[in-house]
Amino acid sequence: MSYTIKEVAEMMGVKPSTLRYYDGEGLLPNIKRVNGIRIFDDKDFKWLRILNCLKKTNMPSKKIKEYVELAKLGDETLNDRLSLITEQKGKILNDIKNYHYFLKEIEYKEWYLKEALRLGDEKALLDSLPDKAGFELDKIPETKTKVQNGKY
Amino acid sequence: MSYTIKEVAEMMGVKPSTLRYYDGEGLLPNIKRVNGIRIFDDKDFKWLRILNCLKKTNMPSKKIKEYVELAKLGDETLNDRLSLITEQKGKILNDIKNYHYFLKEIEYKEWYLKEALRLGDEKALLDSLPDKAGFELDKIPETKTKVQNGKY
DNA sequence: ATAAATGTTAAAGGATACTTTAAGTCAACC
DNA sequence: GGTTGACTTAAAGTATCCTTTAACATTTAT
Repeated sequence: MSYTIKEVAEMMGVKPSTLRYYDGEGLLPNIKRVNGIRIFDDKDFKWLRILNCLKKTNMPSKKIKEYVELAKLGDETLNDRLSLITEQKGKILNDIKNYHYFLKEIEYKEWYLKEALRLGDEKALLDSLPDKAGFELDKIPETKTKVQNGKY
Repeated sequence: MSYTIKEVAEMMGVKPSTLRYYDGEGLLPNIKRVNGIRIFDDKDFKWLRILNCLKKTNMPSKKIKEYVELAKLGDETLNDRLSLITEQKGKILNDIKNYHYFLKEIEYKEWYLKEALRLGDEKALLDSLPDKAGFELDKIPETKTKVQNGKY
């Protein structure tokens, strides 16, 4: 099967203009054209899947392009491509870890606000809490990345 | 205890200029000043923790400012503040879910590249694989957010 | 007490990732 | 065969989030 840019965009949850932008950035190698119009086929989808995944986990366009260029060079670059993917996997794992930490913090805040509501005012809650409810800034973990979602 | 902007920036893993920027955006309410110089104390840290958390999970500055403005109004806004936090928790949960999905995809790609390396070339691998190794674009989940890490 | 380090603001600059606009082409329908 | 709708490009515009610069004040160290 083959698809228009609009159909593909819908499937990926992005705008057609986004796909054109990706193409312009060199992130969509070897898209067939008929009369200048892009035609996506099943083989393109394999790459769109992984592209989407890299995009949504915030691999910069620049790095994705690196990957694309390597892939174009063929089997000699399998190792380098693997490195890029493994690195990205590490970032994802790290992001997930961080997210769990952030989630806990937010859940504490949520609990805190609910308690304040139950007691009627925040001051009452503060008075009822031990001096430090287990949260100190210097226990804060380490991160480095960004994460991006949207449709995927 | 009290701290300079530089010390706080280091603790949070951001630059002093970032904190000044946050301040300018109205994200740092009620910071004490001595001769114009910002002095952060333990009470500020409570907010910096949650601010950091909201920032790193990509709550837009605009929305964080909303929260700040609500907090300034006192106990009458506890409910609205709770809504904002609960909404953010939902986004974090969603992001985590998405990340697990992305992780699987990337791990498949990693396996794929390793296999291709083992076999010597990609074509050999493709020939050895069933037609569709369980990955179809139309199974792709749903997202809407961004995630941000860094130090937290 | 003077030099170096650190602080301040306002404004401009940079990075990244799209999105929109304008002008135009092409296939399809009435 | 003309209008509609989807496609095209190039270029400018938008959004978001800082970062850098310049010019100046204050604090700290020698």
